[in-house]
Amino acid sequence: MNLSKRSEYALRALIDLGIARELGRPILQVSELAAKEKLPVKFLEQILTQLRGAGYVETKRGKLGGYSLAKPAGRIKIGAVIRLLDGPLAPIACVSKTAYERCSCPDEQHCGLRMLMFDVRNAISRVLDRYTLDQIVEITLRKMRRDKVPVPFARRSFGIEEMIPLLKSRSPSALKS
Amino acid sequence: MNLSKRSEYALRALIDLGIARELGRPILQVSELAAKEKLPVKFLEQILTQLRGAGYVETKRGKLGGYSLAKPAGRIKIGAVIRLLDGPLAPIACVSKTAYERCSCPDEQHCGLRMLMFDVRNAISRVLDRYTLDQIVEITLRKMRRDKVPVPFARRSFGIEEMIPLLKSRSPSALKS
DNA sequence: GACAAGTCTACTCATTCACTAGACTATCGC
DNA sequence: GCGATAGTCTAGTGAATGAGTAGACTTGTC
Repeated sequence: MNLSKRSEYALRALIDLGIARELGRPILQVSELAAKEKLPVKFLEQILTQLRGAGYVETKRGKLGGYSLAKPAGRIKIGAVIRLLDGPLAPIACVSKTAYERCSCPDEQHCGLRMLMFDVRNAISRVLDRYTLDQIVEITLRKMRRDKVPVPFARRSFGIEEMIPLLKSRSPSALKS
Repeated sequence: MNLSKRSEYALRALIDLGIARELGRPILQVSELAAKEKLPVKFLEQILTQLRGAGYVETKRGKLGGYSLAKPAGRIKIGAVIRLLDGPLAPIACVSKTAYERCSCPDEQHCGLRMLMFDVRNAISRVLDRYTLDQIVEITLRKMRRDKVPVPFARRSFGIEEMIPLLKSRSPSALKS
């Protein structure tokens, strides 16, 4: 019943991208992401490339480049992300809806294990296929504000000489909160 | 979100032992179990030995030996079996109730991923920690009878000369159905 | 005491996981 | 157009795990 590191890091990154966008910083660099979550940079890079292939994020290359969400957070379902990186949610293939495969048991219709795992699959899917990224982002932000915890990505910590160009380019929605 | 073959085979075996007991055949041999579920004998043996170590089954050695449940099926919780063979149910360690481990994220209390996985863990546990072996056995048998499917282990297919001793030793509860 | 069961230890083989390395390409500011 | 700084692509690696196999050994029954 394990979530792989791949999926874990992917979700962390997506959540961070969602939070950052919400706070007016649509683009983040791998290095920022990796630093905040303490993840290996190169590995994260790979994962983000995979997410890009599936259309979850898009990139800007070159200086000042980075990653941003490629679609509204409300249209990113957590379950789909995990399926992309880890394969089916179902604990065994014979109860998977997206990747069904017959198992070795003589009679699927009367297999006790299968009935049980069917319930498990549905329980998992009921959570993971319901939540979208924006819900997670929203809940996280609300909790942080309620507990008066400093919100990440709201602004970077700048040396004074780096601040001037950013004050110009920052989008107005950064003022929202 | 995978169930390992180990756990799968263990559960199949336990369910079969439960069914067999219900039908008056308290002891089954590895070879029978393996044949019915089409599992590798030696691997199953290993798994059963592990189940014995944890007190789920007991063995009788020598000729006419085999495995039987070591406690009432109502006291065998599926979740516990899976935890024994596969480790914690939780998708990530920082939401495990039985094997909590801190994760790398800077602030667990405000980690969106963690909130989500907490829900998943609970959803899984709600299924797996509720069901006991006897429920699975009962449901399976009921379904089989309703659909008029031949029930396994009800009796073995004997050569005639093997039948006489068994008619004597069979427990009365074999007549229940 | 032979046979038919389970027991125990060790080994293997393939696959996957979680990274790491490094050469390459695109973009921006100057 | 050049250099710095970003992402891209392809390979490789080392440890761990999964899923068995093999075989010698012990125990109990007939």
